[in-house]
Amino acid sequence: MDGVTNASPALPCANIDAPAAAGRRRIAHLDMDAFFASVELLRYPQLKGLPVVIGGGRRKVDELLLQGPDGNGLREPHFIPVEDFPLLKDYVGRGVITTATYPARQFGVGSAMGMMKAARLCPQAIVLPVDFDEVRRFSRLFKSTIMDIAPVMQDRGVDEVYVDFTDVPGGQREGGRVLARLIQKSIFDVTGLTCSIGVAPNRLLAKMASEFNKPNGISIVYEEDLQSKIWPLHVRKINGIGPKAGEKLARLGVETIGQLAAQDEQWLMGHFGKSTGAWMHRVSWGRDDSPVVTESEPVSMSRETTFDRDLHAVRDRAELGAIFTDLCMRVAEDLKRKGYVARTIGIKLRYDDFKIATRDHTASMYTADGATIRQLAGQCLKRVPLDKRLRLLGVRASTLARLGEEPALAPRAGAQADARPRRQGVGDVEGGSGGTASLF
DNA sequence: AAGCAGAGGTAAGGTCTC
DNA sequence: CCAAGAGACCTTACCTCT
Repeated sequence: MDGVTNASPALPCANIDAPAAAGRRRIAHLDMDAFFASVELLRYPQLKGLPVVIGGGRRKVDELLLQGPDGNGLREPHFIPVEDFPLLKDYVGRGVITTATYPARQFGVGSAMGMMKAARLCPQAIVLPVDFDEVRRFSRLFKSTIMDIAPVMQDRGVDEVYVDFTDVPGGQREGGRVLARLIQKSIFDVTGLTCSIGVAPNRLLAKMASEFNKPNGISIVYEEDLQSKIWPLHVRKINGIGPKAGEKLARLGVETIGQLAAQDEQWLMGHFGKSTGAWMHRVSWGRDDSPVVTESEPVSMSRETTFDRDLHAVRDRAELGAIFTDLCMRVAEDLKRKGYVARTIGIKLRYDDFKIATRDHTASMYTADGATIRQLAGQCLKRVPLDKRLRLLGVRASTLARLGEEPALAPRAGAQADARPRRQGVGDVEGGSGGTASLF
């Protein structure tokens, strides 16, 4: 999370101790309960029990909700009646729900659902924009509360962390329950928010355990609970098995983690590849020795935006060009603000049919300069077909280095990199888009 | 001249997570 | 007709160097 840095530097012993601690390793996964919604409810207690939909993050939603239809500038929640949907559509356009309160969920509204669909399902819902500053404030608050008690903590997004209980005083008592209770209470005292905690021999099981007793629950899992508590679960409960792998497993007749564990490792490797297959086999047996990592370096930084309407490279080139430049500048700002430079600049396009194309280019020098990024990204744009209309444009910086700590670039002979036309153009528009691309 | 093997880099697409 | 944004990581393919 932004601005949340672990107080203690990485403990190199985390790894080294692992064998010695093998038998008593206790890892916790902590998940804030309905975090975004709960943060809003702290501000608007009168919304408790009402269907509330939180989302968007899109500028226009914020405008509407911050100013209100009367433009009074007050940030008050609104009731948006069904007859105002056209108005809503103008504003929420293509936004999605970040989260919804339980009363709203009863109408079938859920995370990542389109705003308009949510409005149709639950017209009486109250819509709130995500207040990211407030969410971040609470994120920092609960994380620092944890670290005051148990310093080995790994960030897993705004509302989730892993904590290594192994060497924390009291971390072993009742399998971790005592420490979990202490953390839970401390977080509630400081923030007024509840969370759910799972404690297990490793991160994999802790993550699943934290879901067992929601909200405001604690769940303790031991190695010997594998058969009774883990194997009956659906494979989708495994962190890392998403919709695609879940579907494929279902087609192969594998629904539960127990069924997955019953499969032959070679057979899994045959269907999912060597590494994924082996991983699936491993996790289905509850095995995971990955350490709780207290600090990590970013791998990439990106900015992307979905347009209010699909844009065409030719017809809307001015608008597109402005957005493109803005994205590049924002990536540059992000790099500078965080003190990084990048060597690889890439773009991402989503066409009106939702197909995605990416291109990137690794330069010979590191940069955090907006104009340079814009120039490199512009080169990438020339290598992508621009005949279809676009709904999203993104700019990404990777191969990062801390400013001033750039690795010396081995001046390898024949350092290719430069504009060598690469195989396959997937219909690379040659002359046709030539004029178009050059406009960027 | 051609071929193989392994390592490491680069590129493109895809999956998953919150 | 509807489907955000940011980031990590994986797979595959291809390239170069040794």
